[in-house]
Amino acid sequence: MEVTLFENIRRQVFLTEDQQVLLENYFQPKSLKKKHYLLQEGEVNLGLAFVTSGILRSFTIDSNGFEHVLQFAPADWWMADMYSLTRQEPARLFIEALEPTEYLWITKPQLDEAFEQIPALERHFRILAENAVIAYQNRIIGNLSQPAIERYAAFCQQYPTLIQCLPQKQIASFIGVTPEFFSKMINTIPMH
Amino acid sequence: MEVTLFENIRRQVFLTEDQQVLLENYFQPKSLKKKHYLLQEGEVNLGLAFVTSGILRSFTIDSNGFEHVLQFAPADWWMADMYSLTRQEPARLFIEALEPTEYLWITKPQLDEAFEQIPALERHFRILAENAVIAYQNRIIGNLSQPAIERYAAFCQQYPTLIQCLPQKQIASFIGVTPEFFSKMINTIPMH
DNA sequence: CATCGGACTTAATATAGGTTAAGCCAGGAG
DNA sequence: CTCCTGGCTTAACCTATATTAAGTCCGATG
Repeated sequence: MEVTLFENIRRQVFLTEDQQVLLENYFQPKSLKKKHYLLQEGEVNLGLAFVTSGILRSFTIDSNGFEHVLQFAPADWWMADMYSLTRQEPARLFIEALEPTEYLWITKPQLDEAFEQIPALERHFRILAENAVIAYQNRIIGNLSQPAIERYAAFCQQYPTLIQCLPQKQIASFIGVTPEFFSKMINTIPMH
Repeated sequence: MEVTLFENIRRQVFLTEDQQVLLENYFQPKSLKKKHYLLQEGEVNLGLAFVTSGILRSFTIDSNGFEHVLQFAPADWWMADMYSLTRQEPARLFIEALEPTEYLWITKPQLDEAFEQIPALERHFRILAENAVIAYQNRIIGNLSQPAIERYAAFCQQYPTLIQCLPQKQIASFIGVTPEFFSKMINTIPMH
């Protein structure tokens, strides 16, 4: 198993050798080809993915057929449709590989069991969820208070490595503008 | 102590008598007059509030002096600047009482200690944080894909009791439009 | 009781960003 | 090698929402 999963967890909590062995058995390595789906709207999201290489993105398609990116998940990120995963209801999100992607997969029953057996894991996920709340709050504030160009600048600052491997239209969709406007915006010369 | 705190927690996890007594001692009842602040931008958010009556709201003020509401917290809701609370850094949010408000207060060190002593509490907050993530994701998707009138309809559906006690300008700020546009929008006749 | 400020409304005007449409270019599939 | 698809650009035009500015109403305050 890739070392990065434990690195991810150790950033927040301590795991004993025994707990690591236990946890390792819960996860199963999987992979996805580019443009293939980990989840489609309407399916139930049966587990949680930890990306070890490649990039996933989650998005919705609105009533007019337009996509809206909710999240990118490069290596070291977790990805799921949290609504569908926690409630075991049909997903509202699509999760798709933007690149060939490898990930570790844990099913919901296994995750629940792991929380019982490894309290430190529950703490890890509490902290991750709290951090996610903070990040989404920031994004909402940004969407409400900043023009597109500033949201783009904030995105560049926050995810400097992602800008280089994402096509523009994905970034446009994440910050909430059309590809056409995005193109105009970044080509409208802040000259030097 | 109000019974609603334990109701809130019991909705997710089981607490023994002993744990309830222990927990009860961590919380301290406090109150705020209308228009008074629980937290102002720049201060460090030293604890977490559980509202027992009244309404709190958290908001930012942007560089042009406009307010943007992040969250309302009526009775049975938790409220903090999560960024400031978890990192003990200066807050970016204001938290203000929209009505005379009573709440139970737990400081950050006490909360951390309570997590150590009561693992079920940690689970409760993991689940709360997950639910918050889901709610914020929905809000982001809505902001990206729906016009203001539909965001308002969604707000009415999700918080039917709040509509009746909030001034319009607060709702306008939450869904992300100016009070002027909000007024025009709801008075532009969907007649019957 | 008078006044003051704050919430709401209305309306004229302004603008960020969307829509439509067309063309260009590069890379993957055959 | 060629073709086609998808990503990017440009440009003309359009619309949802913002801005500015008055004016009304009402509840709080001196």
